[in-house]
Amino acid sequence: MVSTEARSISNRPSSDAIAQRILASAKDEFAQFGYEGARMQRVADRAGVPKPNIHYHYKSKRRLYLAVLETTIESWNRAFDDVDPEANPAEVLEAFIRDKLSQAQQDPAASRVFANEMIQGAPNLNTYLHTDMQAWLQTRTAVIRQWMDQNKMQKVDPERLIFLIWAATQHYADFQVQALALLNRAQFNEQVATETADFLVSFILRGCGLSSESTNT
Amino acid sequence: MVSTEARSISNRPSSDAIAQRILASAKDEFAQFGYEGARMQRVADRAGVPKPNIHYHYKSKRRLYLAVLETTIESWNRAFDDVDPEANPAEVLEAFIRDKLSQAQQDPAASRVFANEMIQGAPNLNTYLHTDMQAWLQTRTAVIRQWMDQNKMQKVDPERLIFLIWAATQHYADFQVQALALLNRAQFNEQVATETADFLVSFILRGCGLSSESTNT
DNA sequence: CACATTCTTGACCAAATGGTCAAGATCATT
DNA sequence: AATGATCTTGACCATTTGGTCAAGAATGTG
Repeated sequence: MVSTEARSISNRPSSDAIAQRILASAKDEFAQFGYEGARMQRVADRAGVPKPNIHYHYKSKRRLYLAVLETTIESWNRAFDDVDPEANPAEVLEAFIRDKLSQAQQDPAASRVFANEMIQGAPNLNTYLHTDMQAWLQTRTAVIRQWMDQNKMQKVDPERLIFLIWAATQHYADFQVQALALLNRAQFNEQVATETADFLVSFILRGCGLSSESTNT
Repeated sequence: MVSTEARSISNRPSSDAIAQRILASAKDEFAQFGYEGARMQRVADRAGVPKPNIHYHYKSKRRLYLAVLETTIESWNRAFDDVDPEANPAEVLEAFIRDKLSQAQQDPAASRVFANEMIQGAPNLNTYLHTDMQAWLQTRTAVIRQWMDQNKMQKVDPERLIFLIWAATQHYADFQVQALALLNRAQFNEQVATETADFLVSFILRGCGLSSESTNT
C-alpha cells in the first residue's frame, strides 16, 4: 500500500496514511468509551503518533469524532441499497440480514460508535435521523409495503421490521462479549457468524411469512 | 414517603433517601455517558447534593458505578423467571416479550447502563456473564428445548431466540431517539409501546411457529 | 541548491477531574 | 441538656484532560 502520490525515498508514511490511522484508532476509542469517555492520548497511542499530531490533522476532539461518525454513517447505508420491487422478498431480506451481520462481524467498532451516539441521545445525528435516515427508511418500507399489498409476504409494520433486523444483527457487534460468553465461544469467527446468520434468516423470514421449509434446526 | 424510621421534626431527607437519590442520578449519568464519560459533579448536580456528599455514601466513582450495575442486574432477572414447562409456550413467550419491553419503556436508563457495559467489553460483568447469567439462560433454554422436543413449537436455536428477544426489546430503550425519529413520534408513550409490543409478539411467535391467526397488521 | 510549504513533535498550559479533609450541622440516646 | 455518632459541605489538592506553540524535520518546486 503506497500513498496518494508515488513517494520516492522516504520512511515516513504519507500524511494521508497517518490521518487514516488516526481516524481508525479514534473509531476504536470512541466505540469503546463513547465521546466523553474517549481520551485523545489513547487515540494517539493506538495510532502510534504523538498527541499534537492528531491536532494537526483534526482540529479538535469533537471534529475527530464527527469525522469518525461520518465514515460510520457512510458504511451504514451501503446495505439494502438497491432494492428491486420486482425481486423476491425472501431473497432481498436474506441478503440484507446477511450483509448487516457481516458488517457487524467485520467492523463492530462502527456499530458501537453508532450505538454510543444513539444511547447518548444522538446529539450529533439528530438532523441525520430526521432527514437522510428517514428518507432512506421510507424508500425501503415503501418496497416492503408493495410486497405486502401484492400478498408476497405477511402484513407487518415495515418500520418495526427493519428495526428488528437492525437490532438483531447489531446485537452481535454491540453485545459481542455477552453473546460469546453465553454461547461458550471464544471469538466471533466465521462459523459463529454463519450459524447466527442462518438462524436470523430463517427466523425472520418465517416471521414475514416467507419460510420455504416448515421445520428447520 | 418517610424515611426508614419515623423522623420527628426535620426537613432534611433521611440519609438512605439521599443515597437512593444519588444512585438514581448516577444511573442516569452512567446510562448516558458510560463509566469513563460520567462526571461525579454532574451526578451531584442531578441529585441536588454537594459532590463530597456522594463520597460519603459511595467510596469512589467505581463503587458508585458497581452499585448502579448491581441494581440494574437485579431488575434484569425479574422477567421470565418463573416458567412452567407445562405452560403454553405462546403465552410464556408473549409475557416475556411484553415484560421486557415494559421494562425498556419504564426504565430505559437501566438498559443503557447495561448496554454501555457490554459495548465497553463487560469489564465489570465478565464473571457474571459466565456464571449467573449463563445459568439463568440455561434454565430458560432447557424449557424451550423441551417445548421443541414435544413439537409445541418450531425448532430454533434457543439461545439465539433469547438474544433476538433481548435485542429487539432493548432496542427501544437504547435506540429510543432513533426509533422515535423514524416513527415520527414525540415520545415513547403507552400507545407506541403497545403497538411495538403487539408487533413483536405476533412477529416473534410466528417465527417460533406459534401464530394463532395467519394474517395480522 | 535554496526556500517556502507541509508535516511532526517535545515542552508546556489552563481548565477540569476524582477525591480529600476538617469544620460544622443534625441526629439518637441518656 | 449533654454527648458521641452520623451526616453534610465549602475549600482545597494532585493528577489528568483537551489543546497550544514554536522549533525542527521532511518534502516539493524553482
